[in-house]
Amino acid sequence: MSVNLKQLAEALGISQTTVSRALNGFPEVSEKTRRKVLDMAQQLNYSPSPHAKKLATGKSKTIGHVVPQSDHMMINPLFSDFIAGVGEVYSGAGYDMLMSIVPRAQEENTYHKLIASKRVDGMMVHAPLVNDTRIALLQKLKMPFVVHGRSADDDDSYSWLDINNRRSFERATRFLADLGHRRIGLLNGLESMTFAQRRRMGYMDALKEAQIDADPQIMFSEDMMEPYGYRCMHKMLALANPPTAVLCSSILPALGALRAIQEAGMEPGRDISIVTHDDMLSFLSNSGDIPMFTALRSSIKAAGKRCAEMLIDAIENPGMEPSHELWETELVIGGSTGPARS
Amino acid sequence: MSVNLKQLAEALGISQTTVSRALNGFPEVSEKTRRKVLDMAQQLNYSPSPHAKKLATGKSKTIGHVVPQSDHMMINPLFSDFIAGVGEVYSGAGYDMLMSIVPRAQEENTYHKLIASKRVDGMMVHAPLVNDTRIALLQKLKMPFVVHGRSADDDDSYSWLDINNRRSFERATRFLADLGHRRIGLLNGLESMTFAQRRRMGYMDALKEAQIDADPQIMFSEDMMEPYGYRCMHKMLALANPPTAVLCSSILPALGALRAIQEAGMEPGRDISIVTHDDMLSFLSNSGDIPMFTALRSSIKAAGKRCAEMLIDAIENPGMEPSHELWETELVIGGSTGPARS
DNA sequence: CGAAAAATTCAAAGCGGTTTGAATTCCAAT
DNA sequence: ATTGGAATTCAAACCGCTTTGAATTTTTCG
Repeated sequence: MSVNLKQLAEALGISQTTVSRALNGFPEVSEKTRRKVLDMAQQLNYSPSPHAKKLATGKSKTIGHVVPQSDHMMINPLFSDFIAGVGEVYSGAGYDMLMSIVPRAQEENTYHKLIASKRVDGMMVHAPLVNDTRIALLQKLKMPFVVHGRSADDDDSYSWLDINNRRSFERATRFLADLGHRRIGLLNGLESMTFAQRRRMGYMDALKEAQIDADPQIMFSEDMMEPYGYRCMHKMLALANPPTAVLCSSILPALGALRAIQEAGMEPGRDISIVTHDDMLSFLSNSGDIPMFTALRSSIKAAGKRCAEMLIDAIENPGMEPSHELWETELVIGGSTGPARS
Repeated sequence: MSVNLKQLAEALGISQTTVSRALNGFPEVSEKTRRKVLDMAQQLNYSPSPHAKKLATGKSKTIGHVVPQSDHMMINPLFSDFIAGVGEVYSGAGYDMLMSIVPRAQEENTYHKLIASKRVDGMMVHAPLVNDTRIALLQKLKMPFVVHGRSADDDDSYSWLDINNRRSFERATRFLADLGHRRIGLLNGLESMTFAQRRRMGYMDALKEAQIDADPQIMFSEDMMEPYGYRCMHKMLALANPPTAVLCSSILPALGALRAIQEAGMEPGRDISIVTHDDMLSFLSNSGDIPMFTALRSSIKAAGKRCAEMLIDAIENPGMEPSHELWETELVIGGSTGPARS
């Protein structure tokens, strides 16, 4: 059914060395032999054993993703869209994706093991924390990696791809302020993640510029899930002085907020405005001529693709300088915003 | 930092053979030597090379998942919860998860390659189709696998875990009929998948029993996404004779339907009833004292865990009979259902 | 034509484990 | 003290590929 290198070499009456080199495109093998080898390989249905190859070369053609279990990430649908993007690129480039789902406590150990055992040639880092130990660890172990997001602002010693969260939220907040809103709520993500911190900064920047005082009563920070949006919106609507607009960190809490709003008999875009960050989750499309939500849009799947490209680049060109990409989001006007009612 | 078997053997002044056997728990090594070996291994921080091991044994301790890209599955958040469950079990049992995201056209070829190259010891099959070629393929190649779902009803020649979709939907439909509803809409999943077919049968069974004629105008079958629920609900509400209740195949379209209902100024549970299948997606919890939706509930993450256990069992005990589990769903009464208004 | 240079090809030594078949060691029984 | 068998241990082959260093063939050119 399928032969190994030795058999292939014997069938050709040529040494294994030459066959191996012919197959791997080494220059010192004559075109004539290479043709013969390639033909015979095809004919005998030769396929190299990845295990043997890994053992011999030390390279695994595999990229690792370690996901802390019971964290709110795997759990998070953003993750699957990101993985979808990443995975397409990997398999296009002949890389395997190794996914480890481990308890938080074993996370660091898992990195060590994956690397020590040479099971991976590179790692993708998700959802960086404010002071993320994974980055230091990977740098110490000299393992190529790319971070989706950034840890500290000024640290360019590793490769990352991020969106301009601060500018994005500043822009959205200003957009609302320009519409006349003076009470703007914030349903942010977990502020232990750097992206959420930056978003809040952008929000604060814009408030300050518009000379609006921030009010902790209408600022929240939690995991970006639907019920969170519902619960907090509900709470805000019960205030003596409810917001006339809210800014959401993801379309999930936005849906929750929408539910609370509609339940209260209010109409979004007229009675209250919503702007949300939109990761373009494939199962929750916010599109159409007039999208349901006014949104800051940036495809998380596209980010996944680009991260994968960057990582493969780094793996295949060791010694390369780290690269960085800061993507701007697009502000799409949808049906959920309108002027403040006076 | 870390040694290999040879170095470990040398340090002990013992042959590699014995060291290997001591480490792998063979009976023919004396307890005294085993202790010494284990201690020294610990001390020298020995960790076996998985590549070498794979090459020597032919086993990979890896389980493969191939996900067709641009299919609506990766895309589907159900998938990530399932993977979360599966992944926990894998890493607990020392297995790696290999995930391949490939174009539909390369799917079959990917199975062949993964198996021929011995990169995986078993495969998990997602979302079986009505006549699924993957199953036949895996059987032919004698690769252990478990199907999440079932293909044909009467085929017990492979291992699967499924929920009783037919009974579940029959029960829900009857529940609505018992509440006096005579016009019950169906927002089903894609009926090229077997689970959706079974759900529809259950629905039809109950309608028949209640002597209600099925009406194609209020029966839909699409990918289970939010906008789908919204769109179809909107359409149904515009009918001269709109349904008084709907049955949804997932909480995502249920959310969409809810949005349409609220937008129409109606109140769920009073003006119109919704029952939905609930996979207990971790980011969309439908819980609380009175859950938002009346739901047929079955944790997809728990299913993932069990599937993983079954698969590992099958891998480690070759020649085992295939096993099957048919889970019943739980009917949880939430706030979205009430008697039909007359 | 012959020697030096260049282009190919090769045998053998890894990579780091497992496993076979033979060689030792140990111990009870003669 | 022998001896035979059970209990341990070992050297070497093997898994399938890459790569080094030497050998061979081909080409180039005085």
